[in-house]
Amino acid sequence: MLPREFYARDAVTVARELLGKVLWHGSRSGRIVEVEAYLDWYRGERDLAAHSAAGVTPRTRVIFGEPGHAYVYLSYGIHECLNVVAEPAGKAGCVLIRGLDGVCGPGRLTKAMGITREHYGRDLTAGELTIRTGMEEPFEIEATPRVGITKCVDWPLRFVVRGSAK
DNA sequence: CTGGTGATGCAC
DNA sequence: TGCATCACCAGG
Repeated sequence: MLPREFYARDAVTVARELLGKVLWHGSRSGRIVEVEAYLDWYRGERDLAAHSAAGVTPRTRVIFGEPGHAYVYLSYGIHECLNVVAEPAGKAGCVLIRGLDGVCGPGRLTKAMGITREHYGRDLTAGELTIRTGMEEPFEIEATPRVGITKCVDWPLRFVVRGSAK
């Protein structure tokens, strides 16, 4: 089980190190192969693509809280997307889990794993929804721009396991 | 490639 | 009250 300290670091480090880890929900599991980091600041500029850039709202509240919890939001009124809260409490930062082995897309991922907004704020270090270390084989990390955003479009904050399905 | 879907939060 | 948004699918 990944401990709280794993998540209490900068979102880019957490994002990169989440690759190869295994997301568990009950008896369902999947190896994480694609993630995106959403930050407070990046190289002196505010990350306006992050939901937390709008400040604390009922939706974004958890992003500013204790690391290692789930931020689940509804995308375009249809798809639920799973994020992991990073950074020490009080600082915004999260990692969007975009793909598992064999499951491409954040909306399809939550559907396949049975994750919904009911899991908003859930502690990922205990309970039925967790992230654990798996059988990690060596892999290379590829960094690319994030998908589907209109601001900060060129920042290399999407990380994928090289060779995994796109 | 285009449009429909339809919750949420903020600008107006 | 309107509109842009960290997708996805169906249909042509």
